[in-house]
Amino acid sequence: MRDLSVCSALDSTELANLDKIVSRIQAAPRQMISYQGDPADYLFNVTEGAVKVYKLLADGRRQITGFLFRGDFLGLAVSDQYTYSAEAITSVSLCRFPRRKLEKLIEQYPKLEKRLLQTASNELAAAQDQMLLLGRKTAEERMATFILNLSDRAICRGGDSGDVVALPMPRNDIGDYLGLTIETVSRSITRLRKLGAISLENSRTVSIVDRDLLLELAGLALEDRPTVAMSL
Amino acid sequence: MRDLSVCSALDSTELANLDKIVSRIQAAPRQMISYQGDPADYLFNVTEGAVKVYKLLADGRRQITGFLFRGDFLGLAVSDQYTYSAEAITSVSLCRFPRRKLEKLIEQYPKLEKRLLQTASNELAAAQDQMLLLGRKTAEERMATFILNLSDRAICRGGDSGDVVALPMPRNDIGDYLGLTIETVSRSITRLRKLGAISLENSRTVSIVDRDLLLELAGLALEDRPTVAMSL
DNA sequence: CGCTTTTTTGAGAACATTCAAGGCATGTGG
DNA sequence: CCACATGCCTTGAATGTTCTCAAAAAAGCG
Repeated sequence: MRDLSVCSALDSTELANLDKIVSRIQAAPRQMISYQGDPADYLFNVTEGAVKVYKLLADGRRQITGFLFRGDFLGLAVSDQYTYSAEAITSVSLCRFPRRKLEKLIEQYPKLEKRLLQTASNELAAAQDQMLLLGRKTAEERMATFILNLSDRAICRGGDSGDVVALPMPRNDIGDYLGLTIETVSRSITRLRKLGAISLENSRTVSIVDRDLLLELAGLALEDRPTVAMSL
Repeated sequence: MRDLSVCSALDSTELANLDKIVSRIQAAPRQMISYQGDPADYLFNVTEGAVKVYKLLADGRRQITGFLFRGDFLGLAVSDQYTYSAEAITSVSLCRFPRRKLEKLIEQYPKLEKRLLQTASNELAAAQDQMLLLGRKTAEERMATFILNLSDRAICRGGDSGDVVALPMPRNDIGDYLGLTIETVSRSITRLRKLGAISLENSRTVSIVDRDLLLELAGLALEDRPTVAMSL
């Protein structure tokens, strides 16, 4: 379960103070939000749209470390420089916090810090899941896991049943997130479709046809394993 | 730069209170420290030795998400169950904190929470680097990166120049950390050796012969790229 | 010293990548 | 309104890096 904002821990007075330092920002598709190596002067909260966060190697290879949607937080870091770049995928609305001022506010409101620690811990857990995916899962398992994750997060953000999953990002980005090429992503989707786990409304919309099968194909982690009722 | 303990933020009175809830624990090689799925009742600080943290898939595939050494912290989580297992590699000394009691102490000492947030942010940055490694680097680059990381962390813990790097873990564990098989790990080490970047004192001790070459072979991230003096 | 465990090396197989081409949308200009 | 360009996605064939299987060499340990 994802937190829907860092602000949700605060009361109205505290929110008013937070509001004083925040700017509302818009970004068009493909617009950069932050650059790897730039001074990390701001933190962000995604209010609407989809954002990709990525790291680059010197020769241009790219690893997307995360996709952010409504409610997701961006900017946790110790370094005074961004260690990643962030770019808008769709039209995006953001809350922007000046780092310095937010730090001062944190001094006053320990609840804010607690919230950030929760957020960081959540992201850490997600990062560890992603390491498992990147290090040990097959292409098909990666793709199945990805669709299930997007579905879960859509459910968390509220609304629908999560069986119709939007893929706002191009195949290229999915590949760079899952450690695959664009072609392998495409082929994996095709295989999941032929196996009857999903169907495609269009190239950017997946329907989950058989969630249990998809879970199976995602390569269950130990803790995800459904507990089987003991038969005596 | 890694923090050498969560306690380093506290004064002597606070440390005394921390000391009241802590137990000193020993673990022999291969001894389990925590199990994926068990109630997360404790957090740990490694005082001596080497620990591996890993996640399992239902079919037994394993991803080691981190190695912990002196000063490293274990147990950051939101879940009330461990989402990973931890096992001693060498003989290990640990400080063990009951989760409930530590949480109460955190209420009193915001500095502790700040420290944990720093730790979490550091781990998050490391996790993102590891995603880049697992998703986009070649076997040789992964191995070179791994040796350099171990060297850096040894330097941080103090002492030597970092040119002689101990590998307390077996090849098997290195493979499960780097997303490779044991054979590929071995072959990668051999290649790095033949290229003149490293030499082997014995199978568990690597010497860095040419650090610049090793950096080169590690596949530099954008931010790691040495700034070249402009020639006019 | 003989046993086990770990590490290295070799040969063949496999999964994902690379290279290449074709399909399918969307948008622009004639 | 159609022709054509462009970008994105899918599919095919060949290649390659890493994996699997196998065995030998080296190291640790009683």
